[in-house]
Formats: sequence, structure tokens, C-alpha cells
Amino acid sequence: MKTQAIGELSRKTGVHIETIRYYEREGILPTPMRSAAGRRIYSDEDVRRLNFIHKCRGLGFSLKEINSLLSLVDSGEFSCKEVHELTIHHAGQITEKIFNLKKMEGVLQEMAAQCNQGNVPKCPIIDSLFDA
Amino acid sequence: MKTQAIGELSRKTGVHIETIRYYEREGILPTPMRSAAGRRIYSDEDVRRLNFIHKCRGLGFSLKEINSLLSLVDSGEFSCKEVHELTIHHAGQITEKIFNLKKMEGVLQEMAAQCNQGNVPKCPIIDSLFDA
DNA sequence: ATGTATCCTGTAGTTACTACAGAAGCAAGC
DNA sequence: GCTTGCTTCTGTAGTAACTACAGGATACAT
Repeated sequence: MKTQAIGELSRKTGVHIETIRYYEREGILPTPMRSAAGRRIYSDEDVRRLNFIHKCRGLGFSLKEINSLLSLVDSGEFSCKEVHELTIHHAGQITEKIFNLKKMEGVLQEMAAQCNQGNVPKCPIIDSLFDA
Repeated sequence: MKTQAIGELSRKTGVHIETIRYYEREGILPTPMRSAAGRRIYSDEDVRRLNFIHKCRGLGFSLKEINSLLSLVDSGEFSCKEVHELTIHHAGQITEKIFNLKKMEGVLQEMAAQCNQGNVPKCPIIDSLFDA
């Protein structure tokens, strides 16, 4: 499939139509082509870009941060210094997020396992998580 | 240290004072003790709870989702069925988040490595990430 | 040609903060 | 005891990132 309307883009990505138009207003999505009647037309490139944005949002990145990541791609012009600063900054964030998520994952699995054995869990979530 | 004022809680957790009061209004943090003059007094338990909330927010969980996690702990009363539903739901989310973050991590490191070798990177961020 | 679904713009509401304003409390030094 | 500076208080208003209509035009299947 080559192009699509906003509804299909929404279905493919799981992003609400209103949110897609909001991203366009905010300059995070490029202003798309329009049909003769003025309807937005999207390419598969837009699907990929919106998927990227959507998942980044779900991982706690702000639109501003996402823009700074996307700007690496959008501008043909960027220096290695800029790339380095951004990647190092974001890579640090990402590593920390992974670390915290793994901790959460472990505790939740432990709780579920305790429950399987018929024990009411003591729920040490807060105690064992994120003490510092 | 046994108890502390809101400013110190803020410094320890990195959460703005206004946000702490906001969490109290929203019922995510319990209403704290007050000094004779009416100032909020927090325990180390509050520090841990706020750290937990803060990191969850940074990982893309909504306050509603965080509440559902915390309610597992807050109520002495919960059934194994409830625990299971919540943990399985959240564990799935968490696993997916980790998966996506690892993908991002890999691509960013590759970009930085390319730059180290003096090449201007082709920046395949969007192409290689999140195609589906 | 007619009904149903989709799209348009525009505005208003929601969530999760964030930033004051203005008043009162606390702590240290003179 | 009084001043100076910092912290906290309540309350309100502003911002970021959506989300939900309203009211009207367009597409398309029967």
C-alpha cells in the first residue's frame, strides 16, 4: 500500500486522529499532502515516523526530546559533535530506564509466583524497589 | 534521619515542591502529619514512595497506573486474582518497554560508533526502529 | 440519491504538572 | 528583641500533551 488517509494511519499506529493533527500543528509530523478535497494523505514513511514518536512517548520521553532525536535524522546537516552529545545524553537516559524497568519486572514476577503457590504476597514492592 | 520538611523531600527525590503538593491533592501521596505551625512533615517511607512514583512517571506510566500498582501495597486486602491481573498486565507493558528501549540503545550506540570513525552517520534511526 | 462512514476546522475540556503571588513561620546574627 | 533571609503555606493561573465534541463537507456503497 502506497498512501493512506488519517483514519488508516491512526489504525496502524494506535494514535488517535486528533493526536495526529495535534502533532502536525506542533511540527513533530510534517504537513502532509492533501487530496483535491483537502484531506490529508500519508505515506508509509509517516507510519514509521509516527510509530517511533508513539513508542518514545510511551517510554517517558517528552515531545521536545523526541524532536531532538528526530532532528538528527531530519537535517542533512549535523556535526559529529552534535550527534555525540545527543546520543550520549539519550543513551544514559535509556540505560537508566531499562535498569528501573528490569527491577520492576523482577518484583512483579516474584509477586505473581508467590500468588501461584497460594500465599498472599507480602507485597514488598516499595521496600525492594527504588530505595535510593 | 527520621522526619523532614517538604523542601528536603524535594531535594532527596528530585520532585518539585509544587508537584509533591499536587500528588497529595490527587491522593497519590498520603496526607502527611503537620507541625504545630501547619507545615508538612514527611518520613523516610514517604521518600521511598515518592521515588517510586517519580521513576514510574519517567518510564511512561500514568498516575492512574501507578495508583493501581500502589494499591496492591496500600490495601492489606487483595485477592490473588487481582494481583495476578495487575501484575500480568503491567509485566507485559514493562517487557515491551524494555524491548523498545534496547532497540533504541543499540541504534544510538551504533550512531556514536560510526561518528567515532569519522564518518557522518546515515542516521538510520527511523528506518531501523519501530517499523511495525 | 441516500444513508453511513470518514474527514475537515475549531474550540473546549482533561491530565499532569509548573510558576507565581502574597502571607506567615523559622533560624542566625547583631 | 529585631532584622534578614530562607522556607513553607494556600490559592490561582499558566503550560504540555493530549482528548472530546460540534457542526459541516466529502466519499462511497447500495
